Amino acid sequence: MSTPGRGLHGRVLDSLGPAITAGEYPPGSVLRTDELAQHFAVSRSVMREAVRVLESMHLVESRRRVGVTVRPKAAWNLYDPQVIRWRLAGADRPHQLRSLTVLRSAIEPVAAGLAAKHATAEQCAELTECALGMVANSRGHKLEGYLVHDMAFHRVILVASGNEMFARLGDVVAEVLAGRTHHEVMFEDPDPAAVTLHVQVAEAVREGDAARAEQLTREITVGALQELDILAP
Amino acid sequence: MSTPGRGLHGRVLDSLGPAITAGEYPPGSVLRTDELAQHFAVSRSVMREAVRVLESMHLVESRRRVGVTVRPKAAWNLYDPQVIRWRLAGADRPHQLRSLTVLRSAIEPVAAGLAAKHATAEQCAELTECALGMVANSRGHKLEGYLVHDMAFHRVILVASGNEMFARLGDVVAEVLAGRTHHEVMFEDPDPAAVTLHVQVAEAVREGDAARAEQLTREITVGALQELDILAP
DNA sequence: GTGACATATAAGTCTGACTTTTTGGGTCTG
DNA sequence: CAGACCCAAAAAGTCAGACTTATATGTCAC
Repeated sequence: MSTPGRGLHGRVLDSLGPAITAGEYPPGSVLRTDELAQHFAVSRSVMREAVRVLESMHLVESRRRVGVTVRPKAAWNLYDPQVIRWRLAGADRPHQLRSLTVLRSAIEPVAAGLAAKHATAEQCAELTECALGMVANSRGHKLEGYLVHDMAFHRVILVASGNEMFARLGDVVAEVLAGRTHHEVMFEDPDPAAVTLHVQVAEAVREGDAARAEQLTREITVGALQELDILAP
Repeated sequence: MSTPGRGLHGRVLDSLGPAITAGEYPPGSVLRTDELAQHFAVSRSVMREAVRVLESMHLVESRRRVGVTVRPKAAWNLYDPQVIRWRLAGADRPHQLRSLTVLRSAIEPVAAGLAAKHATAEQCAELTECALGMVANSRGHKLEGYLVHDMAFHRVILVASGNEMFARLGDVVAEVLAGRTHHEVMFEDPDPAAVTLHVQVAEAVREGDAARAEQLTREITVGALQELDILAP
């Protein structure tokens, strides 16, 4: 997927990051740079670079005379794509997927409303193309093809919103959608109602109908919440 | 505010980070580790650690035989609190503040709705206390006191939502609120209507009325958008 | 008990030598 | 002239070792 093993320090991170985010080292645990370097069979300089990165993600804190202490989850940079990936690969994947789906349900409707106002002709075309791709793959065990167009659809919406913060969530949404298809309960074929909603959102955006685009997208996200039994009855 | 100068590499970052996020080095610019180390009068190891951190924020990419190239803004980790702070300190502060306010307008109403369902008795008490604090500081040039309670109020809402992703936006919202008070147009005293809305949100959350909490918070964020002339007329 | 002081510890820093990857160019060949 | 191929330079990457600095903690006098 991303960039595995871009140097020695990267491989150390691929090992330490998931371990920490999985709670293998409980908050307050103290690690020593030297010991870690030995354990991973790398030099201290490499180990230090890895620790610096973990520190920039607020996963750990390095203090003199103390060592490298693991910080509580409340301090972690949960929006760091790397951290998201590590956590999605770990044990609390379901919990993580729920949090992100709720986040989606807040963001995407607003983004769709903005997209209806700001989308370029080109983006509208892309959107329609994605929706058609979803329709074409909505029947007959074509989950992978469906997923590709679904991810592209939502990414275009987020980018077309014109808000840089929304646009940056494209990767997160893609992860959630992929996670749902690959690891969670996903019925043989997608819900036809959901497919229709996507087509209608593309329409609404094309016509510049912000309120309708927002409302329709809200229905999509409500469906996503229901799939995970998040909505209270 | 945060942690200034936690070591040499930190001071290098405090200098390089703002420069890059300000666009001082346009995307594609190539930096050399050795030259940078000389320029900042630090050793290569320190410089390398700084570069690693910038790399983890996707601000730059380090490749052999090429150097450290600045990545386009679309790749940046815009949710990294450090990046947010750097950008808020730079030239495009107004633009940044707008993006974040739109983000707030999407998140906070949903968070308030969830808070109405999940808030503990203690959190309800905190919320009421914050609202009262806002009322007490709403008249007579007590902007600083008002700001403190305003920041606390929104932080409690985000945490009480029970969603970890929302909770992590507490710092961002605080930055936005502080920015509005300190650098942007802020009238002598806060809008009385906004103060009332906060009190009502606290009420709604206490009573577990999710729909009302969400709607009232939406009105608050609409006000914030209007202050920045974001809403189309 | 309290405060000043000594000490051990682990991170922080610097330096210099060496390795590895990559790219751009130059050369050879068809 | 085009394409394949090889070489050398360049820059990041890695390592080892010596030294510096901050600081938690224990000790001792008062």
